[in-house]
Amino acid sequence: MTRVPVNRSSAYSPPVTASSAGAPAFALDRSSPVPLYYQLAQQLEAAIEHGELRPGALLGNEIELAGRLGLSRPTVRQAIQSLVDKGLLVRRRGVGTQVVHSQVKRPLELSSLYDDLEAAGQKPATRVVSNAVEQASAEVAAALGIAEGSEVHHLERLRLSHGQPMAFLSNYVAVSRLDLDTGRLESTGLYRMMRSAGITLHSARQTVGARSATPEEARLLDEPGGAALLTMQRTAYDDTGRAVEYGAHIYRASRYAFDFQLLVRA
Amino acid sequence: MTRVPVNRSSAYSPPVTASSAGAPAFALDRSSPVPLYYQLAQQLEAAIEHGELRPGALLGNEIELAGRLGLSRPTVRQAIQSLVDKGLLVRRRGVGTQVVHSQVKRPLELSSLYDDLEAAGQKPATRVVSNAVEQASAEVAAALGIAEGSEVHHLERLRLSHGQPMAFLSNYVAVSRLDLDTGRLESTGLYRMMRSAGITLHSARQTVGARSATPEEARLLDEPGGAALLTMQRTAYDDTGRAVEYGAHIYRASRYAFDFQLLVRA
DNA sequence: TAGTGGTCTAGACCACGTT
DNA sequence: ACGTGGTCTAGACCACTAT
Repeated sequence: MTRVPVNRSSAYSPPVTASSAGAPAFALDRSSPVPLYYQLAQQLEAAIEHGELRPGALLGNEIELAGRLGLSRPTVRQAIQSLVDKGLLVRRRGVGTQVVHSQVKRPLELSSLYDDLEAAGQKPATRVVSNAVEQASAEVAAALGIAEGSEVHHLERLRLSHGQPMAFLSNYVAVSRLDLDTGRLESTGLYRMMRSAGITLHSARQTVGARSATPEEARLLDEPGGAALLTMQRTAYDDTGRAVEYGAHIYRASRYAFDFQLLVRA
Repeated sequence: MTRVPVNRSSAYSPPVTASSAGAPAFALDRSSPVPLYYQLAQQLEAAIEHGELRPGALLGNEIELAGRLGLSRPTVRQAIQSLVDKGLLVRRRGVGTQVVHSQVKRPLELSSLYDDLEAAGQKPATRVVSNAVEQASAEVAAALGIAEGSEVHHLERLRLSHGQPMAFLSNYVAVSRLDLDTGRLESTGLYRMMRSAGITLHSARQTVGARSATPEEARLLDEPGGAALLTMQRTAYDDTGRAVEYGAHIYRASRYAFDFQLLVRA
């Protein structure tokens, strides 16, 4: 699931408000470009978030809900399904659809993907150590699916938090995919530059490991010699499946951990 | 997306085979209990897997596909959507639906969730170190959402691979949720016991970090003193959002890494 | 302008869980 | 037996992209 809004444009009746038996009211605007199923999903999510729909609460069956809202059942189902996919609702045959029993809340934060890319500019919390065009090493070329020796941007940054170093980030982007002007990079951020170049991130593959710090790394991150470091290699792909960015990062394990959520499939 | 099959049961026409212009053929069986959209999704996935549908290949528009297969468009869309969600296909308005440009392949493997639980029995690769009922510590109680001091099963296992220790796994399950008989546990596995107790895993929250090994841990895992270890804490939830299992594990960083895929939402 | 996916409707029958 | 979600149909109109 998870698609974007954008569409619709009619001019029928004014906003419809529906309510029943203490259940929250939903206001759907058919003149809005936001899809009806998306409007409903957002309002359901807000109701859950604000505690109007408590964990375990039943939503009422889909047919009745559809009738109350003046929507068709498939549209209501689409809204519900998107929240089921987010882990906020559960469907049970013969029982109904209910709000998940608290817990789990905040879905995965994409760990540090956006974070790393968004901050590629000169944010106070990030110091750009170097930004140059190099020839791709075998490792980088393989990760980006390009020929060894191709030109790539190599961006090295030190991530700070509260004045303390947190991580050392090393990113690679093929020049052929995006020409990174240093000036714009520092003011705009890598992620925004990708977007405006028509590249939409779609997925990323990450490997998280650990190892002991080399003396140089220990010095850079202000850790004692041989301290445990978290390592992360990530390749990000656009929506056609082509590699966009590769990063090989190290984090101070004493101050950093990856936190994420898995949804069980099927 | 991602639901389970199971349903349907009619007895109309025999299997339908459709094909056109070199595109792969799909055989749909309306008498099968497997949903039509699911049959189609599986066959599309197989065609991609086997290279019959190459990266970048267009699927043909949905209306025509539906007509060719004798399905309605929503059904075809449902099949396609499930593969889009898996990251195998991309839709573009005005263009069509195409196979993702290679890469990315194997979606997330749920890292070691199933792996850890499945192997909870006496698999040759796993040695049960201890299995006892204890009173929940504050950490465990908080993770499982139960009262401190409640009875929990505590299972400790050493994970081996090729005769070498790989990880030390420490799991907790509330007695009130599942009464673990040691004998059955070793022969059946934790995951299967949960399933037969009506518990279906739904999601899990994980934190991955690193630290240096204590002398005892180093000895246990056959690592040099102070070696870097990967740590992982995981809480697994059932489909009502209640915590089912909590684990605090350590892995030899020299031999183990977490590999997973992120899908960008929206 | 033509073609494609995105959204929506108003029904239908079936399978599963609860009662 | 009944109620709920699961699946499916046969259309419709709209929005975006490319030519």
